Amino acid sequence: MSVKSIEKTLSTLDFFISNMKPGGLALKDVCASLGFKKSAAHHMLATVCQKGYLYQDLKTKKYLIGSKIKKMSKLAILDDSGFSDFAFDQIKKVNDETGEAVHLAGFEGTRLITLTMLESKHPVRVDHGFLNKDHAFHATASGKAILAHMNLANQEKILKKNRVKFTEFTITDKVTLLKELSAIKKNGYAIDDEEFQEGVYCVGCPVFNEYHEPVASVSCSSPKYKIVRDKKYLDKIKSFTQQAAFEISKYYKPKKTIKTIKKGERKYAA
Amino acid sequence: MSVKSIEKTLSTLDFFISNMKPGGLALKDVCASLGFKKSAAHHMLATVCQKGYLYQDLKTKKYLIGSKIKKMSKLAILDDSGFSDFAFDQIKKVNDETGEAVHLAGFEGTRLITLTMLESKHPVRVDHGFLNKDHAFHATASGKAILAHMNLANQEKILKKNRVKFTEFTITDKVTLLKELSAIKKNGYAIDDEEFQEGVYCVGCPVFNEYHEPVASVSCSSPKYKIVRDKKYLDKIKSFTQQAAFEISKYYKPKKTIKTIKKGERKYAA
DNA sequence: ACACAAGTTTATCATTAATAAACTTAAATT
DNA sequence: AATTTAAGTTTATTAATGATAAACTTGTGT
Repeated sequence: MSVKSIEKTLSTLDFFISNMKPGGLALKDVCASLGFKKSAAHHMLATVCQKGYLYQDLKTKKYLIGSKIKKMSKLAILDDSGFSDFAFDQIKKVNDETGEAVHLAGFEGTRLITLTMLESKHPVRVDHGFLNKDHAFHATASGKAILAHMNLANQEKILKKNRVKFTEFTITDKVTLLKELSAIKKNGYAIDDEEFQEGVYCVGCPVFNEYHEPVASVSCSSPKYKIVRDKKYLDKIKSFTQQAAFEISKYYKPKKTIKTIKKGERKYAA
Repeated sequence: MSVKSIEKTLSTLDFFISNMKPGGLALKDVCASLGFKKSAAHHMLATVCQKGYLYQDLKTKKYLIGSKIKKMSKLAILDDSGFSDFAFDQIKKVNDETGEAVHLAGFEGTRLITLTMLESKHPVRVDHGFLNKDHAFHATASGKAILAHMNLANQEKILKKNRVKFTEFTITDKVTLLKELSAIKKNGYAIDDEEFQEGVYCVGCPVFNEYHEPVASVSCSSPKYKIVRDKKYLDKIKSFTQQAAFEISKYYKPKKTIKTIKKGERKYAA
């Protein structure tokens, strides 16, 4: 069950983050875009303003991003930007060598998250901007690369929430997926053959922490026709991706004594 | 009127931002701290997670700050951090010369916001950490310095929402306040004589934008006994504060043609 | 000065969110 | 390994709350 008024409110905050204009957003703009009645939207926004997440310009009455949100960021960002920073050079290398789009993905609960991405440098390219992979754990090379190395309990939880059919090639059958994951674990890399976007082929490799738990993945996307045309091209992509993931795993330096670590207290436990 | 479920949700986000622990926060911790029933809190948190503002660790079930919040920050921060950066050196100078706590304040709607602060260097000091001045527009030197230079319409709006009696010296009578503001405007600086915190005396000076609208203020706080003991001390504080506010106003370079600017389209309009 | 558009407030009603109790899962203790 | 306890999750019910519509206010443009 979900609480509708909260959903609406957070969707509204999303809208502000993505659609902010210099002078702020008017009540009617919010209503028009999100389909709210003006009195309801007004009550909602008044509450959000009261909490300091937004505020209203005294003269224009337009709504602007409040200090709460700005402060949130500072506190929230600091904790794990270290990893993305560490990984950047490796991601960059894959991007430079292949010219293709490269993604660094992580996850939060059952959700796949894009941490960093570099766009393709080729004239003909998959232009997916900051495409949302939140619910594509099962349908992307980055997602499957991570998923394959998780324990069954977590695989089950994730697959339970991620089974959307994105293209005609998306694998949605659980048994087939689990077999696929088993193969991926053996191979050390995952393939997405048009399972998330038509015409797009990806290779993904897992990044492990010091306990050998999968915590992230590097993936490289190419238009499929290039893969079909030239067999060697896939090998090239695969090797750079694999190498990057391997190097990034070094961020998590192995501990000397494994046995003293308590369950549930691991830094990046899945 | 305010929407209660939204209030609770945003208070919960506040709580996460301020009280985050390494492994995340458990449902029971949230309930214990905020006084929620566990089933209600669960429904709420499930919704918040669904929107990606928080997420639940798969193994420990504890709640952590989600990527949405992290991304928010990046987008929201960029727009006006320039001003605080520009002002920093001036604030620092006041802090160095007086050794007292110095604040740079701005506002959002009817709310007074602390943008930057530097702590006192004296052994006996007012230690107010990151004290919340949100509703102290009428009771602080920083607030009154800004308020004094606003037009009557905005003064009215702000005073309507800010009349809390913080100490026995807080001025809450509207007529008295308006007189006080008028004097402040003439003097060019505002005094807070234990109106917000007992024993604390502050001087505040306004920062103006290119249209000579008040957009911020610099304030310097001292234990009152120092001011009483040594008359010259106040003059010293006053002159450094005034100078800093004057210099910071230069951030807003004057435009050549004032008459072409449309109403309501000003960059930092109040 | 007037009309219009946008925002705000109010009181009412139907929906929704809070509740409590039952259930599940997992960890701790014997 | 079995039992106990604690935490989290789900469900059905009830009472409170949020959505609504209509009246009102404010301010802008003609």
